[in-house]
Amino acid sequence: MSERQLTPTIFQISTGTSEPIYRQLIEQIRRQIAAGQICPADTLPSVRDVAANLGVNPMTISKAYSLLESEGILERHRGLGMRVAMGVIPINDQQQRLELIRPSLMKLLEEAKQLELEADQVIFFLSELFSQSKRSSNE
Amino acid sequence: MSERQLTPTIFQISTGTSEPIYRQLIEQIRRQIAAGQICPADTLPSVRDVAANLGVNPMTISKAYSLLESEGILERHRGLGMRVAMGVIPINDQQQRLELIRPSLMKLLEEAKQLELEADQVIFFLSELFSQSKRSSNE
Amino acid sequence: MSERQLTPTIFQISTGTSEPIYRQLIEQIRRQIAAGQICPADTLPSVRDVAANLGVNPMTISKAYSLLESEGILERHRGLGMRVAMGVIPINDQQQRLELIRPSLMKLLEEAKQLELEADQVIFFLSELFSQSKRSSNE
Amino acid sequence: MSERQLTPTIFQISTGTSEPIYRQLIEQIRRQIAAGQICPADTLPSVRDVAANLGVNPMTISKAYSLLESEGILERHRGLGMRVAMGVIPINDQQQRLELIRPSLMKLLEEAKQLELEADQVIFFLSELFSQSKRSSNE
DNA sequence: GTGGTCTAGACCACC
DNA sequence: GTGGTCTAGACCACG
Repeated sequence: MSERQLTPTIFQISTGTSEPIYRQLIEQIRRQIAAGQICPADTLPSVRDVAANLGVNPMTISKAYSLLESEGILERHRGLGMRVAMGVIPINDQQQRLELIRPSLMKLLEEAKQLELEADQVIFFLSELFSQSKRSSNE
Repeated sequence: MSERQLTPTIFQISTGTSEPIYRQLIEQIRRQIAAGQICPADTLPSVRDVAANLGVNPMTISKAYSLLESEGILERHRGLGMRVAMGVIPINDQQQRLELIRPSLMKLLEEAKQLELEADQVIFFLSELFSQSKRSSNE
Repeated sequence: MSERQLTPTIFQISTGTSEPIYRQLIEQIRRQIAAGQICPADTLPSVRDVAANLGVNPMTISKAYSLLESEGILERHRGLGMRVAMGVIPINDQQQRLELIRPSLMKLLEEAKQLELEADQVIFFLSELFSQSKRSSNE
Repeated sequence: MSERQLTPTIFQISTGTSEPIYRQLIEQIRRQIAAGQICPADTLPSVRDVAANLGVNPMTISKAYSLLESEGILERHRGLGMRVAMGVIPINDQQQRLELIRPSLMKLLEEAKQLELEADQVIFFLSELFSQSKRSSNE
């Protein structure tokens, strides 16, 4: 796969959450890199385009990019935008990728416990949601 | 079941999270009420006791209690502490309680999608974590 | 009328009262919104400015704003301050606005009754005070 | 008029208010003395009776009585209850009694101003409420 | 004993 | 610049 210019539409945010926008972006980019959806040498959409697409302040996007740059995940190419660093590699081992959602699963567990929900119920509900999600993406 | 004086140990917080402590408490109390672990007319542990037990500032606890009071979930009984309002009822229907974790499940789904994880994997991982949790609570 | 940045001087508090400062502010803002003096989309003066202007602790102002936010009357615009929610509408009907002081009038009535004051006297006194107030504001 | 044993029903409180109960009682007794409804040498109803009648904690009543005692308005007669001090005299001059509600009127004025209500309207509303009150007490 | 209010000040998060 | 969170401590109000 050769270097690509990614479109602004690859990112989604939810404004209703208390989780800050720049952090939603950072975590999202991390995951998409881990999964190989975003590859080394890809050029990210410009701050301005993403901001316009999401309807947020450009500084918010810039902050997310800058923090990823300071981690060595992105590289600033003057006049050309942000590129994914060559050293960054996707996590091919599914088992390792799975570990990345452990925190979310632990939080879920705690909530289920406090709600006195049965494991079976929660798991069934989750699989239902997975099915729905899959169907709607196939349409 | 008659009114009880609840102990300070019913609440847990996690300091590692970015979620503010007072908000963790609010959500936790909401869930415990929904599950019937905390019942109408129960008296919550005092602000000072909870603060001492969790090692945080009393005002932090007070803020959680006050916000729940302004929502009508708790009632202040002057000089006697906070009580769960009589109008508040547990959610007996498991299906309805299940709905309360839908947001967490949706967030999980989004993350899994971005990580390109298979539904089966995530579900298996979750059920594993459930089993571990159950075992450790049985010890 | 377009959105405005309101000045810190729109609020007054009285320290002589037992009514907490944050509550005085809340009720005052409610009334000024009802009267249309403060409009949807207006930006309130910053917590720090109001605090400096009134000579109180910023947290006291922040508490008032936060509570109004949790009621849906104000909206927090991250990094930009608090704005009056669009859904909030002034009460154009004078009759309805009049209803908002009914509680104060009822309290007055009760006091007058206990003091065995004649209605005429109280009303005359009140109209006198209104006249004085009007004159002093015209100076 | 000779000394009387007053009944517990002479006091009313409103629990919905933020004004503390003991303070409501104090102000009420002050006003009833000023108006001559309660006279020197009258014996107030017992703490226990008032508490039972109002459905509040006896300590609350006791606190109100004690504070009035420390002001010299009431006198504790061992085994016989609280009596209104002989030195206390009603305010016969209506004009002076009128002054006692000035604070409430000033608060009303401020609220009316913030609500941009016309003086005429407020006064008319007040007189209406006076009429209603009079009618209902005549029934 | 209960909770509430306020202060002073530190630090964080967001834009 | 904006508001939010938390702390430590004082003091008040209520029962």
